[in-house]
Amino acid sequence: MPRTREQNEKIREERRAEILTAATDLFAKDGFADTSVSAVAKAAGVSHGTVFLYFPTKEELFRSAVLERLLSWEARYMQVLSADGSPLERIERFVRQQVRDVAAQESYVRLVHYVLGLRSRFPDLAQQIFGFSSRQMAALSPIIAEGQALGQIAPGDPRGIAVTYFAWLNGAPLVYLTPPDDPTWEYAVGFAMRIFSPMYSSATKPGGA
Amino acid sequence: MPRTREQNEKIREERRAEILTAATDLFAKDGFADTSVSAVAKAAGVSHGTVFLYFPTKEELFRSAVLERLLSWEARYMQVLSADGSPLERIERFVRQQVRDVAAQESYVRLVHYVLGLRSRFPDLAQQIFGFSSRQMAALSPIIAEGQALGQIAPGDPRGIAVTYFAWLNGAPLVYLTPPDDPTWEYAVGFAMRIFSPMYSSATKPGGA
Amino acid sequence: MPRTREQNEKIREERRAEILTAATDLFAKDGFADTSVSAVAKAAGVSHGTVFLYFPTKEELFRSAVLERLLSWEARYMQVLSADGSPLERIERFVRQQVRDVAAQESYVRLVHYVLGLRSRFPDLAQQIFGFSSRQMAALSPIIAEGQALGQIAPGDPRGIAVTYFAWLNGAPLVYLTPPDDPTWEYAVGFAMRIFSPMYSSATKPGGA
Amino acid sequence: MPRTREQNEKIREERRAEILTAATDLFAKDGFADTSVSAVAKAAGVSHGTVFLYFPTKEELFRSAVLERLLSWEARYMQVLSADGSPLERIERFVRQQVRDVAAQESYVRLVHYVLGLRSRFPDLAQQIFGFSSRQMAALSPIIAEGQALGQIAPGDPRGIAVTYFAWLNGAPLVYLTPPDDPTWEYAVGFAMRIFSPMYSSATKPGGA
DNA sequence: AATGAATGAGGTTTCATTCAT
DNA sequence: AATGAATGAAACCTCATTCAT
Repeated sequence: MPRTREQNEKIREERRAEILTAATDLFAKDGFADTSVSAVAKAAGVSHGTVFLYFPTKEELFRSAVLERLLSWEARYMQVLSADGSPLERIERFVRQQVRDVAAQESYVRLVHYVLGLRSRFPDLAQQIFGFSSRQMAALSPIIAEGQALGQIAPGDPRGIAVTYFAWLNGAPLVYLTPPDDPTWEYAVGFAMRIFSPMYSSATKPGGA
Repeated sequence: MPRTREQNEKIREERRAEILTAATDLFAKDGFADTSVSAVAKAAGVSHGTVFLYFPTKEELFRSAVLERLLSWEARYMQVLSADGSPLERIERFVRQQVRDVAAQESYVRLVHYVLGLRSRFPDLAQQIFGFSSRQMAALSPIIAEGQALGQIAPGDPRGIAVTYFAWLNGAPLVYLTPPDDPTWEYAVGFAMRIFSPMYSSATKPGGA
Repeated sequence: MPRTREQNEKIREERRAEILTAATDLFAKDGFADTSVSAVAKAAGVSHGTVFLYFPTKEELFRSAVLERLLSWEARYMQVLSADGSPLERIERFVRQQVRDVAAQESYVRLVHYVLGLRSRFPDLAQQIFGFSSRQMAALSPIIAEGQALGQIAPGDPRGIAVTYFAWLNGAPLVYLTPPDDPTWEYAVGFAMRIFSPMYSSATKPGGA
Repeated sequence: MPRTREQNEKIREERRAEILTAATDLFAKDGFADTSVSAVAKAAGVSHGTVFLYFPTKEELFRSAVLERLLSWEARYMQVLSADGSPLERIERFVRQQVRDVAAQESYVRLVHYVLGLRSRFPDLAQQIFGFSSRQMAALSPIIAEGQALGQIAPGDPRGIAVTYFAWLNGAPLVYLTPPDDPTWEYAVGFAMRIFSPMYSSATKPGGA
């Protein structure tokens, strides 16, 4: 008697996630071409043939590894930006959340940057990532303007400030190489906030991290 | 009549440079594994066999493509930092020079970032690049301190400020996608300077770019 | 209430036939290696695992697809040859029957030819098919001789004539590409009969088809 | 000092021919999918990588194996048909030439039939082969008509007779399995000629073969 | 010094077959 | 009896590297 449909779906969902996690780490470590499907399979504890039961091609596996996590991130960030609080508080929580993600999921961030760097090789994926960033910059700018009206944020083109922050955010994992729980990251948040508010000192209550 | 030794060396030097330039562009565009030696040879106008007369392996070609330009850059940056002028002026010229390089040689910068991203794949090269950055941060910090003493630069740990700037510099080419002569880059310099001096307005005379 | 033994056998028999029919068509269309067991399963409306419940290997499935129909054909042809009527009439009915089969079951005929073509790949099967042809040629020859004695059939080695006819029969589906009910096939029968009887005009009553 | 262009072209031409010959035999023996490129390479005495220097894909190698010989055959046949002599003589020489080719290059003929059999798998190639046959039938028909006017050839639609002959020619290698120099082939020519001329006895002088 | 023919390791992908359920 | 997840052998194809010329 065969497995029920539900059993099968559960098995598939789990295997798929295992493979995707293994793939993300390896692609981030060695890039697309130098990561063999066999290596992914091995890391996920399956045979290489199995990988192709879940992803039709290596390219598609890569695509899923790159894109799927972006979506959950975006949802979170947008939520943080639209939560309660003064503009500066919302921005600080946003920055803190992003820094935390970048620090904790360094491997995945490297993968995203890898794609951006090889955007002529992965034009589609790069486009999606740019969209991801663009939407956040678009959401951030009016909050900056609001903060400026309240005198919480330094004057200047809000969009320019947003872009400057994103440049910093993207560059951060290249200069901060410490583990996610290292205080350097908390420290970095303080400096990043100066991009918005030069005289910045924590807008949120201590212990907010 | 055979060529003189000097002529031979000159020819060799030129061929080598042509191959290296072609390699840099292609490695930056497609990464290490997806760039074939044949493609480099073709772009440089030689046969693929010839490439191996100048570089013993593809890996060594890659190494040279990544490292050689760093050295000339470093020399220039150090010189700018140690030139005449007030701390803020020197920093601004330094920033402007780096932004100009990053904008003009986007392809090479991408290659450097590619290596940093895959640092477990290219540990040696990544190490050298970190050294390159570290030395500049080390040179920048005392100048920041000097500027703070003069009230030109906002207070805060000088090294922290230097690192923040380098994070921005590294992230910039991922968010600014305009051609090198686009005014966006000049504009970006202004925002970058706010990392050092919140109330910044150009420290150098107009036309200083 | 469990199925009776008879019901089970009937179901099995039907499933087997469905799989075999699907297999014949697909093998004829794409050859042995380019027909996957999964494709056969899909065409037969079962899962690929099920195919292996009915045929131990793909090779065995192929074997059955090729051979089983031959047997029923042979029985019919032999019967036609040994029926009532003058030699020429019997031959004409024989030819007509074979042409009808070849036209109507083009896909299966292609499969048989495929095996004959690859006889070093499928030596066993090819041998069986040659036997099938040989037995018919052997049965046909004395009838030709009989017809010659009666002046119905042109002189010449009866076996040579039989072989010539079989050459034509085998080549026919390669040059006549029309659907089974196209009059071309009827027309072709007329020309084929000339191999036996140069001055041929239908030996059977009109409507005999 | 590198080889001259001529030397290289000569080498390439020879290797190409070797590979193509090996490929034709193997494809004819085992079909497309069951012939590995490695097997072809081995038979040609080169490494499998070398095959891909001469043919971009296996499919393209197959294509060349199937088509190139057709062209030279066609030229010869057309020439024979348009040579001197009475219609029946020209037809007999044509038949004799084709039978000789079919007997001597049995392996290649099998390959052609293989493609015709799998015409949904190789639509392009099959189309070309049909064209090859069609052109010959078109050239043959008026000669048959001419022969009929002279009373050398039995009455009946010339095109129908031509098609009947081609059916026979295509089927012949499936029923005559003897080596090319076996007298059976000469014998077969006699029977084939009856398709044109029922009362046929050699139109060409003895020793004409 | 330069060329390009040749090799063969290694990678992606397919699919017959097995087997737990 | 039936399903479909899993395996791994085998195939195509690429390309760094070697080497005869």
